[in-house]
Amino acid sequence: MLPSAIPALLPPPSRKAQIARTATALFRRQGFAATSMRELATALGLEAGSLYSHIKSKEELLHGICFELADALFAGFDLATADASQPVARQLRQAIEAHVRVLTQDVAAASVFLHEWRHLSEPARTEFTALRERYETGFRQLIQSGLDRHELHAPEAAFATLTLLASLNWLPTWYRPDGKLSPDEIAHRLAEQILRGLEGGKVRGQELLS
Amino acid sequence: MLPSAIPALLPPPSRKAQIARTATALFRRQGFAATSMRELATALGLEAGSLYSHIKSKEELLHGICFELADALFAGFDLATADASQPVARQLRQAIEAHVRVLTQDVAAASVFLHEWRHLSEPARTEFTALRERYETGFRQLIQSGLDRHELHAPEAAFATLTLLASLNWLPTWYRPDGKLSPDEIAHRLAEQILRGLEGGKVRGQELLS
DNA sequence: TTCGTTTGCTAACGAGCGTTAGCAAGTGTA
DNA sequence: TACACTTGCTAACGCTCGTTAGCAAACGAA
Repeated sequence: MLPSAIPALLPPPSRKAQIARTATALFRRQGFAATSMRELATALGLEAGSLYSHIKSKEELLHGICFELADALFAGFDLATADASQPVARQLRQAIEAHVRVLTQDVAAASVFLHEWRHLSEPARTEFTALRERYETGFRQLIQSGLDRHELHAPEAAFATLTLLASLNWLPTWYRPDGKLSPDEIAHRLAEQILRGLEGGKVRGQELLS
Repeated sequence: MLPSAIPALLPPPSRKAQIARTATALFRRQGFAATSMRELATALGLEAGSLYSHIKSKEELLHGICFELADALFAGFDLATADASQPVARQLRQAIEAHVRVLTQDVAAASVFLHEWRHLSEPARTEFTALRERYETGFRQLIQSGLDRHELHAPEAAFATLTLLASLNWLPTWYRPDGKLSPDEIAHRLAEQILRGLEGGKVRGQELLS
């Protein structure tokens, strides 16, 4: 009676949500194309045909995973950059932390989002890549504004953006929820390391050994 | 007669090599599981069955791509770190540049190497992950030795290694051979940026805005 | 000329794929 | 009691999959 005393606050996930969660885990481990509906059904203790009482198609599952995560990422970014009068470094730090928070909150969904979107069929696929483009542009413009205001330093906003997103998006490949670093610690360290590179003073030339 | 005057130096690629090259491109674009042998055959102007005069199986193709690229990466790393008496920063720079060189030399193979290895079946899959682990350990130990000698500065070698490889391995997602940055320029900038983070002086604490 | 190698075809195999139709049991609501 | 909704089953559909067997043309080396 203890944990079940709050069913109104945490309603049991609908069957459809359970299917989506299991599908996410399988898509992550094996990829979308290599995961069969019969496999998914078995993992849920069902027969393959039964799935179609709850979902329209296999692709609907992928669609939901990809676009829900995109929404979460945009929400985090928009919140982090809502006050454009803040120092760019602060906005950027918050955007980085928000991004890490979304990725670590559901690593499986994040992995699918990052790697399996190519199996969307048109027009969803084009729509998705446009979203990704827009998200990346948000970061690039933020960094560019930091360069314009001389609050950040880098040879080029585009290149800095790519390596920034690289550091963040590689996270799902190694992050383990039971690892020794908490999501917040990871977010903090990543932000620290990235900002050190962008804030650390004038761009240096060729002083390092080559 | 002009370009064909050096056939002995650049022998025409064997049919098997042509198949491998085409397969790499398809595996990259669509993924291993979503690429059919009939599709591959068509791309080569063949019938599906004809492929098996040259290869043993579909997986043999994936195996070749993954392990050949692993070999190339190890060769580059070993060469870069052959002289342990060199400054760590210099070894690290060379290792980074070698890594970038391998990835950019065949982006398609690099993408497959990074994402499709999970479709290897045992025991190749376990063998492959062991190789990846070993490669990563090489970088980690190099960075650790830099910390020990106080030539590099970071809160932790493991974390620095992950973000380093993140920056490098995200490259195949955005690199285009016809882009405005040459492979060498990319390698240089990446090395510069990463080393700036690791060489830039004492580890800073909480001075940045939070 | 003969022989082995390379290269490619057609036809087919057993298996698995996503999906649908039709049916039925259980559950909460009116 | 009656109705609607959720949930799940069985059986099957048309299709594609990786792979194999058997045959044949082309070609360089002996």
